[in-house]
Amino acid sequence: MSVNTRAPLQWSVVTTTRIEQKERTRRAILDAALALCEGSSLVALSLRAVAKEVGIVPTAFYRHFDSIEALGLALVEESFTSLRAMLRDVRRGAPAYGDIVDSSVEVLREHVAGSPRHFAFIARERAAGPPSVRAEIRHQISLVERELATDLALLPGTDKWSSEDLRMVSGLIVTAMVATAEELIERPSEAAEISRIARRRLLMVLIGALQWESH
Amino acid sequence: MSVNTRAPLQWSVVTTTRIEQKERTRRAILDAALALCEGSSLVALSLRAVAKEVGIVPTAFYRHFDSIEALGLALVEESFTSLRAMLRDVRRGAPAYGDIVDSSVEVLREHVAGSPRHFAFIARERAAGPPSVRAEIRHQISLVERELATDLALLPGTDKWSSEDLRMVSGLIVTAMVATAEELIERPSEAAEISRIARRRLLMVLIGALQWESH
DNA sequence: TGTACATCAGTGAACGCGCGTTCACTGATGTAC
DNA sequence: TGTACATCAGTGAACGCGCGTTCACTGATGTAC
Repeated sequence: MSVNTRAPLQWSVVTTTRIEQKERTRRAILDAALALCEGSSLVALSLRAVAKEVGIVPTAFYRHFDSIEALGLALVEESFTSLRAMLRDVRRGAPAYGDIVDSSVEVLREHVAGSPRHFAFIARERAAGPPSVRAEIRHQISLVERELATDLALLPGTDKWSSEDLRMVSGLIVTAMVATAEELIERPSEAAEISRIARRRLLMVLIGALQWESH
Repeated sequence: MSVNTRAPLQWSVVTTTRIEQKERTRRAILDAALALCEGSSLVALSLRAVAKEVGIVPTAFYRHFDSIEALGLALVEESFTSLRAMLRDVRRGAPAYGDIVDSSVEVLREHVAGSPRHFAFIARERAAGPPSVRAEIRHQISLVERELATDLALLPGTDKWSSEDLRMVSGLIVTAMVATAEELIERPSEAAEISRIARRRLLMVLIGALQWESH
């Protein structure tokens, strides 16, 4: 390996060392914030408590975020990255009506177990976060509902629904799924029972929706 | 009017003057707390801010509540008094399936407009309040679901549902109604449109539930 | 009714504490040559 | 490769502020006789 080919590689490695360290601290701040605002809310989270948890001096926080609110918006973003990863898996594993309910609830259960703090963050800050965080979460949820509506439109039996009906059904499903996620977070030991009820609930909503069409 | 008959009356008036003043301050504290924790959460509420809003010195707060948490539990109690008043009206105005949806959503709209802070308090602190407040709200909601389930059991067409089905349907209805209340609070100017969607949503859930029975 | 005493909602000073934010700084990492 | 300089994540002192809570108090309201 010549010096010419190694040089840029070495340069790259050296450069990312500092960048990576910064990224690691940023991650630690995000994780600490998620952990500390569980059990209360982002509005009750203090910059100093986060810094202490991370192991940095309070002022170092400003190297990464302008304010707790900016940190909150970053948490919204990564929480919805988790949620969208879940939606991708739901889409992948749902070929027919029979499967759609079972597989969707199973995917929800897995993802909530995998990133409980992200789902808890969305559920909690949606109602209790700082105004900008609240607004952003509601906006993201409405985007998810819209996406789900276009997915529903591709399913058999939905071809005659109005776009308003599609939105309404997707809203019902999202609301039921949020409620299920909250239950899974609240009582993780009862996951099996909660999933069972959630499947029945989702099936009932779909039955109502399919019946609705013929009204 | 003789002195004998006036004496106890006068005594009573004088006594309640001090008691009533205390009650008035207590009310003012509850109202100030409801107002101040709108837009954030009970966990971010300070005793001093409440006292300032009420117009008393911070230490006077302790004449009425042991702590902010005790104040929170009092707010849970009065919020659910509002909610139960609503349920009473729902029951009164719902004789048949045709009416049940329209009248229930209308009663919800009226009561949310009448005590928006109580409904907002429940929706918000359910997820973000101090642990004891959260637990108490969840307990109260489960009681409401149980009550609603026994109401549903009295309706025609539900006689063959299992008790689990009754609980599931009442859970779906409560979840949908909570979501509707949140929307009404968030965008009160669109109350008519929100009510329209809520009626369709509730109808769809009931259709699913009635169809479910024959499965 | 008038007087002497009790009650208790609200006062105000004081405390130690954690808060967000400012600022000039340090020293390891990275860059230029 | 070696040296001189630049960058910048993290430091630490300092600030003024609002917090919850303690305590001894005041004085209007209420009670006993």
